[in-house]
Amino acid sequence: MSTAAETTGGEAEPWEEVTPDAARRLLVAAVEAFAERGYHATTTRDIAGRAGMSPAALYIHYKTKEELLHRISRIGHDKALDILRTAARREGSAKERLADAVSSFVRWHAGRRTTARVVQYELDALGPEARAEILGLRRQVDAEVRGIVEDGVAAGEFDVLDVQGTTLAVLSLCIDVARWFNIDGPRTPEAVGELYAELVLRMVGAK
Amino acid sequence: MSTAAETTGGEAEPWEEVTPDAARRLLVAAVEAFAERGYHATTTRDIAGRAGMSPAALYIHYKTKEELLHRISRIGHDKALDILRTAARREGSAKERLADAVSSFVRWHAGRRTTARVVQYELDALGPEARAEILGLRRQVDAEVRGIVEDGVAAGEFDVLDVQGTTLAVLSLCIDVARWFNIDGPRTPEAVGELYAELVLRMVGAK
DNA sequence: TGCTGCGCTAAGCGCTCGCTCACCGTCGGC
DNA sequence: GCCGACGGTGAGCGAGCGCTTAGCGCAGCA
Repeated sequence: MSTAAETTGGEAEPWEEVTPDAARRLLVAAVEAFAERGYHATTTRDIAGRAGMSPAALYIHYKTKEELLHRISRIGHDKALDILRTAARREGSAKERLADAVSSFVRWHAGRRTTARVVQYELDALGPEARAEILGLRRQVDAEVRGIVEDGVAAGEFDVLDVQGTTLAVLSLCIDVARWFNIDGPRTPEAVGELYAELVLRMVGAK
Repeated sequence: MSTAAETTGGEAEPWEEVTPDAARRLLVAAVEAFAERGYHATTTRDIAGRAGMSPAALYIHYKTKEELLHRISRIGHDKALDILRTAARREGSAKERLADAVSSFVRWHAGRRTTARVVQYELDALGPEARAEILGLRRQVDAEVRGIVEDGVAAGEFDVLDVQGTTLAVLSLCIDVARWFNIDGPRTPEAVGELYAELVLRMVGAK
């Protein structure tokens, strides 16, 4: 398609910012375990075991199990927001920027599905202050997408009745990819990203 | 809009098929608790407490905590499938039937959000046989929506590149309503249903 | 009135959870 | 060669979990 995505999906090796090495291994193990079973069904023994350590080792690097989730959620939201910002602020028409934003956002949710699942579905397991911090990042995510939609409406490129409602639906569609996407299934993250960009352009009535 | 929904959203008093009364009270309490905190974070003491009973009372009516989730999931999926079937098999064009299906399915996910959350997001907490049974119902849900889309394409009413991918996206969009919808927020279930029907008709390129 | 069946409770069993603590091996600096 | 710092382990604590069991109160009936 002509509005092919140009932003990466954030598929570069992740978690490289987490040091030291043992702390990163524990965090990666926690992401896998939380994504598979959910936060509450995951035990600290399971996380430590996956990282090849004893249960007590976890508490050298993290104060609690919840701090692990908080760190994962924070880094993941930062990455998701970064992907959307890159797409939203590149040059091009609103149509091009929206297609780029959706396809790269979807590629991230599909390609890094384990991380995305934790980031999008385990928010309620956080305590009040941590949850409030993450909700602030979510409002910024919403604002980036809404900004592109508003630009398109203002430029006469889009035909949208309810800007906030449509923005919500677009984000919802992208986020839910983390729930159903199967890495062993027939679709690649790139293919889903392209299909979804096409569908979203139709939703906003792109000319 | 012209293709206004005509199927109810399934808002009638639910769980009336569950008897005796004590079993129903326990089940309703479990739905609320599972929706608020998730299955694994909910204790049997919490469920029994909400129903005004002692922890042991739960085991008179249900063999295990998982049986409660299974019953909720089964009844909820039956109801969701029933809503889609009613819309899919009414008279009218594919466009009318798809708009009806989406708006009533969305109304159910918004209006009965607690039930829908449990039904859609706690599937992994079920054991293998129960999960397999529910997955069978999900395939029927997918088939109903795909059937309408295929009808529309065959009749020349819709313009769809990837029928299975678009069906997946439509269902995903509807289901995710259970995640973000807030009963105290600015939107009514009816309004979201109508907006989503409009967006979905655009996604399928309805003439 | 006495008996029976049943819905329910009080108490608690065995287990696993998140987390702690006393201790240990390794390694750079003097 | 000795020492302190640091990253790690083994054992286990108190708490809370899902679930069980012995027994209680009460409605229905002879």
